Amino acid sequence: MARYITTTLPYVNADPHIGFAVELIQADILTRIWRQSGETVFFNTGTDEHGQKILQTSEKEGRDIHEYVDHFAAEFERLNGTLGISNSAFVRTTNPAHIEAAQEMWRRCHAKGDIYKKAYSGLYCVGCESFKTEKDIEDGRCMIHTHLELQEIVEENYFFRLSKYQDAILEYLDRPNVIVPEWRREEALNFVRGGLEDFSISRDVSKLTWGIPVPDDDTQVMYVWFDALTSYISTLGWPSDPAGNFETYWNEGKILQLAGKDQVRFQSVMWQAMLMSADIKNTDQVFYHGFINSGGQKMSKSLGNVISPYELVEKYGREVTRYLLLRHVHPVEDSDVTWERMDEWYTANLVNGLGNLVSRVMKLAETHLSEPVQLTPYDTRVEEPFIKLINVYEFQQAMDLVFDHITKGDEYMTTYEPYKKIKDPETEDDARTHITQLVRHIAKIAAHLESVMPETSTAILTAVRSNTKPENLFPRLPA
RNA sequence: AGCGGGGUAGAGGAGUGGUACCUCGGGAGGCUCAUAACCUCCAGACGCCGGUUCAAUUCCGGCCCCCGCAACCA
Repeated sequence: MARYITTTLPYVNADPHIGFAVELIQADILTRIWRQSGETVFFNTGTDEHGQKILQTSEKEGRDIHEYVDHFAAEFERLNGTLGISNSAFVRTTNPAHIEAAQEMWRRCHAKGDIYKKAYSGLYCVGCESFKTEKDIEDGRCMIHTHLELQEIVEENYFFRLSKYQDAILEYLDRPNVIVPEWRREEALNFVRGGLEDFSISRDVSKLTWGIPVPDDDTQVMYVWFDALTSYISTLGWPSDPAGNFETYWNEGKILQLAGKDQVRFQSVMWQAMLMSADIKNTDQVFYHGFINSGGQKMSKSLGNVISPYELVEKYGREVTRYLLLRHVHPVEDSDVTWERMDEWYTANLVNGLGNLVSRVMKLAETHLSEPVQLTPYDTRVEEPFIKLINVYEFQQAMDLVFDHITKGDEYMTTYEPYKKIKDPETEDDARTHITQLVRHIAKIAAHLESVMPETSTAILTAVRSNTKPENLFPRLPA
């Protein structure tokens, strides 16, 4: 079966966040597992590059806007390489093809009667150049620009008739697996039952200049939704579909989206309503992951507790970063990571665990076996329970399964003492049998790690096939 | 106000209607193939109060704390 998987598109206004790295890695592991089992997978990610905030930042830095977003897009694309992400496409919302798709999406919803213009009034802060809602206001003033009067501004914007889709969305959310975890589906249902209001989908061109023009109205520019969300299908070539990817992966394939837990109303409500309006098939499933905190607090620049994915890769390398973010970050709950704990996990599980086991086994094999152990198909087959756990996003449990085998290997070594038996001619053959078993055992472990740590997996299998003890797979951290 | 999540050994985390698991840390042994690694044993925990049940940490209700969200800010 064909499968489509996409991450959300990060807004390029800031450096890549560790939370997004988790999303990429989860998507990548799923993709690799599926590809291993012979499925064809289209794995999309990319960047969301429009918006006044981005334009302002570029101007503040005195940079050309195009050059500015190119820079950030390149930065995010580099992250994929850095993390070893096997994505099929990288969509940018500034791509001409995407811009056309967003406009076509708009036209279709408009033709359906789901887009209308209405006056919108709000308190506008000249300092922020944006409308303020109640919680941004203190003593009648914007909290950031307390010296400026807020202005009551009335402007016309386009709205999307979300309210019309209330029942249809409830029906959609009634399908058991459209949202994982299940309790977020309840959350979404509650939200929708509370009543859906139409939402504004454009801004006056005087307020928002860096965005996709609204078709047939040059006074208005699309505000985020039709722009960003449409990228999930524009990346497949929708609407013209020159390569047939939209047909294969969206219409005929199974559609999975990954997103952060705050995205429920956008991905599972607004976007789904937009798809309904445009008569396009809905997303089959959205998986919502949790957030990552550090030291019990949200990561923030002011607290100085931000851990960037690049720092992780710099310290531990790509493979270990993938391991850490997959095994020690809860799939759906919020998690807390600190450098101290990551060091601990690295040393305990990879240095002392996996790395050491491979060393001790391969040293014995290299010394006492005259030729490489012949691996059977069983030895390198990934077991069903592991695949099942990955498919239901139980990444930690899947990894626990693999790491149990590392402990088992160490126990086996202690129980049968091949290093001792090999010295006695009486038990020498016995010892060789045990060593062979151990070699096959680490090959099995390596096979299971292929999707998570592809290079490590290969290194172990290469060692096994050449019957040589490899260099230390995981160097000890400096004291 | 409301909605959602959580409170598990000294620390950080999994998990489950019936011997509660992992990592670090503490104590006592063992081993020497290995990256001063590995193995064994010991001490130590399910926020509080009710209910359902033969049996609850796990299900239900209440309470107390913590944390998010609260609509166009991951």
